[in-house]
Amino acid sequence: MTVTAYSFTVLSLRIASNDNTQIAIAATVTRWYDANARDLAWRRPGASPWGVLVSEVMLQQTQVSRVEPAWQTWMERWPTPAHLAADPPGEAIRAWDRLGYPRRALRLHACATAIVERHDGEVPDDVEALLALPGIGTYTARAVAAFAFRQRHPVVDTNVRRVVARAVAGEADGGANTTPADLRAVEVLLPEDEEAAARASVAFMELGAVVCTARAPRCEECPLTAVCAWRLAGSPPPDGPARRSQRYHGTDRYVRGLLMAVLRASDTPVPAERLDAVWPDADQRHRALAGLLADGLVRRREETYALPG
DNA sequence: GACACGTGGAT
DNA sequence: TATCCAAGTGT
Repeated sequence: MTVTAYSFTVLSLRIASNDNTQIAIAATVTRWYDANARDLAWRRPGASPWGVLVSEVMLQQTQVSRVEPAWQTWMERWPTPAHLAADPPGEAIRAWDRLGYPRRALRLHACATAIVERHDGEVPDDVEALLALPGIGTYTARAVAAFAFRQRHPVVDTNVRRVVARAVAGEADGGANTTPADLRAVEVLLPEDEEAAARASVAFMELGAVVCTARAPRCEECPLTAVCAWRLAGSPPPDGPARRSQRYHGTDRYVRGLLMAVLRASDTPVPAERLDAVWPDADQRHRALAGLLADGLVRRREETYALPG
C-alpha cells in the first residue's frame, strides 16, 4: 500500500487534534458562545428543522439583519414544507422579495416539493438525503444536520474557514470555497459528543460572524486571542492574489434584478413593452430575460411575462 | 475550477 | 461615493 502525502496530512491532523491547544479551541469558543450568542429566531428551541433549513438557505450570501424579518414572514405563511409545496413557485419568488439570488426561492420551493414527495413531508435528518435536495449543498446539508438534528458534522462556511485559517493555520483568510481538506481540518477540532459538536459548530460560525470578521477583526474581544496562530505571527496580511472585485451596477445581474422587480410587483402577466422600459440596452435586456426564462424564474405566454404559476 | 448569480449593510 | 463582502450552490 502506498502512503500518500494526503494520509500524512490526515495523520498529522489527528495528532494535532490530540494536542491540548487544539482540543481547547472548541471548548473555549463554545464557552464564549454561551455568553455572547445572538438571540436569533431560528436558533430558539422551538424552531423546526424546516425553519432551520429555510434560515440556512436565506442566509446564503445574505446578512442576518436582512434575513430576520423575511424568515418570520415566510414561516408564518409556510410553516411546513407541505404548505410551501402547495403554493405555486412564483409565490415563493414573490415572497422572497429583495433578499437576492431569487433562484434560491425557486430551489427552496423545489426542495419543499421533494421533501413532500420523497420524505413524507419531513425534513430528512441525514447528510446524504439533505445533499440530494435542490439548493442544499455541502454547507447547508451539514448545517441542517448539526443545528436541527444535533449531529456531529464539520459545518464549514466562510466564517469557519476564516476562523480556522487564522487561529489554527496562522493565515489571514480562508479559501473562497470549502474543500475536503477544510472539512477534515474542522472535523478534527470537534468534540466527540454530538451535542457538544453541534454547539461548537454554531460557536465557530458566530465567532467568525461577529468577532473574527473579514475586514476589521475585534481581536481584543476574541476568546482565542492568546492562542491564535495568525495573531501570534503578527497578523500578517493575506499573501495570495487579491480576489477580483465584483461590479454590480450595469451588469446582467443588475438587469435581471430590474426585470424581476417588475414581475414581482405585478399580479398579472406583464406585456413585453413594460419590461423594455426598465433598461435601454436591448441586447443586454434580452440576454437577461433569456437567462431568467432558462432558469425557470420567468414564464412567457405569448407577448407577456410572469413569475412561474 | 472558474464563473454566474441579487441586494444592501458597513466603512 | 466606492468598495468590500455577506451562514453558497450549480454548472
